[in-house]
Amino acid sequence: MPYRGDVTIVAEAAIPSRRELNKAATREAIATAALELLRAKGMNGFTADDVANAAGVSRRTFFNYFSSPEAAIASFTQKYLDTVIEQLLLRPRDEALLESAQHALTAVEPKDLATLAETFALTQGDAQLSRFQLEAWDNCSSKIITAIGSRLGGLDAAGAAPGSTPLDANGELYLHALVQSVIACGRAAVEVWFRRHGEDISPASLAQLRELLVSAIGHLRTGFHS
Amino acid sequence: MPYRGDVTIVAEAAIPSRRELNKAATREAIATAALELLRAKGMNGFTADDVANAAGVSRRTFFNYFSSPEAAIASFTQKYLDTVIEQLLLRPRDEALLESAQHALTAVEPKDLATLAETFALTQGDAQLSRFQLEAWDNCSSKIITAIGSRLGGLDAAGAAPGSTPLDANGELYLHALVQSVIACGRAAVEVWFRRHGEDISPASLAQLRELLVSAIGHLRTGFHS
DNA sequence: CTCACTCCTTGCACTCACTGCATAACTTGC
DNA sequence: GCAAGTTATGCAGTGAGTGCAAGGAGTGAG
Repeated sequence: MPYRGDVTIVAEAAIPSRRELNKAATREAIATAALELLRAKGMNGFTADDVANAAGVSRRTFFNYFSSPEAAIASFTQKYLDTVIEQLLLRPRDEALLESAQHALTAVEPKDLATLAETFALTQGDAQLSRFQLEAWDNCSSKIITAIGSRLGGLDAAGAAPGSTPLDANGELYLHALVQSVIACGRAAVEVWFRRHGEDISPASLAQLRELLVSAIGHLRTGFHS
Repeated sequence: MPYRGDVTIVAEAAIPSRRELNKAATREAIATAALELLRAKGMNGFTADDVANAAGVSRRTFFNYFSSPEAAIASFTQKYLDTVIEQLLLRPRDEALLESAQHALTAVEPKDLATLAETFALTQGDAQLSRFQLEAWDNCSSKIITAIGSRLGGLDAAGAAPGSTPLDANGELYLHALVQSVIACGRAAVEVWFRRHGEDISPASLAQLRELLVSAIGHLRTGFHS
């Protein structure tokens, strides 16, 4: 195994420096430590101090990475949703958004889906934790909207329009309503899944979750006519 | 003006006792005090102590009513959404849900819509406050789902089914996806409105907000086909 | 009216989340 | 290996949020 030091290859996504690696590592350590404490003692069963100790960093460092213990937990949901966004942006541009969403939601590692499901289950019962989860889903909406918005027409966020025609009010509403509905259906699927399967994280159960996700978006595609 | 003391009439909604009136009054006082402080100094510009003093109660009493200053602010959004739910449940049962939603969203006092808009505007920029707003919208989803769920078929929440057939997994997903999408479209409308009109709470601006609300739900009705 | 009862308010004390600042440890480019 | 920039940590301070026990106001029966 030659060249163990600074690895050269992998041209993708820029070479992470040691600093960046360290930061990512401690961030990871803190988040997983928080998750394990949550598993073991439930929220309110541990403090920010405990998380810091378990992760092998000082309390102050903990707060350099996360604004609260809840934020550390919610980072897993964030991460899952970020990978979904990645997948979404990889889809062909001319594909219908709802179809892209169906593909993106299911094109993630089973492991990531599992932690999404688990954190969702563990989240039930703690108000503040739930709020952070909601925030994660909402952030996802915003990111997608900005991405799609800048893709077609002027920048969606306040900023100079580069070339094409900026979105009019109707188009903007359409985009926002569509994306937020997609996210809403995603959450609905997870919710229904949890009601049915509780804390069961088995592959079979996760397969059901996938199915629910697809089928929730499917309802959006075919429309609601009750 | 005879009988100024204990008024007898108004058979609707039970006679509120003096205790209940007092509680409602202090709750109201605290909430409005919080809102005024928010208007004047922005979030982070005041403490729970300040709110309590402004409302003429002790700090401890403040926390008897709200778990945090943010919760006090979010109570306005809660209230607005609760009246929407009321309106929604007043609609004929055989009406399509999406149509009911359009009516319910616009059948509220202009004043309430104004405070919804204002608190939304004031909320921008504070993370914790935003989370509480999200929670309010999400609570609204849950309430509607439970209401509709118990209306058709067995209780949606875990509980004994009274008479009719309980919802199967598909029906449950359908219901959740639909309701959460409606709420999502509501939020989307407010968001787009805010982007266009900023802090403008004039009647004309609010009329536009109403229009956006209806038209967002309209998108759900006609379906998304981009 | 008044006495007992219940619920609400308040002050006190305590834990812990979160932040600014100053200092030590570490990375990086030279 | 040295100077510069970053990150980790310790310290101290503010303020959120809670349990507890004492005082006060609304309630109901006699």
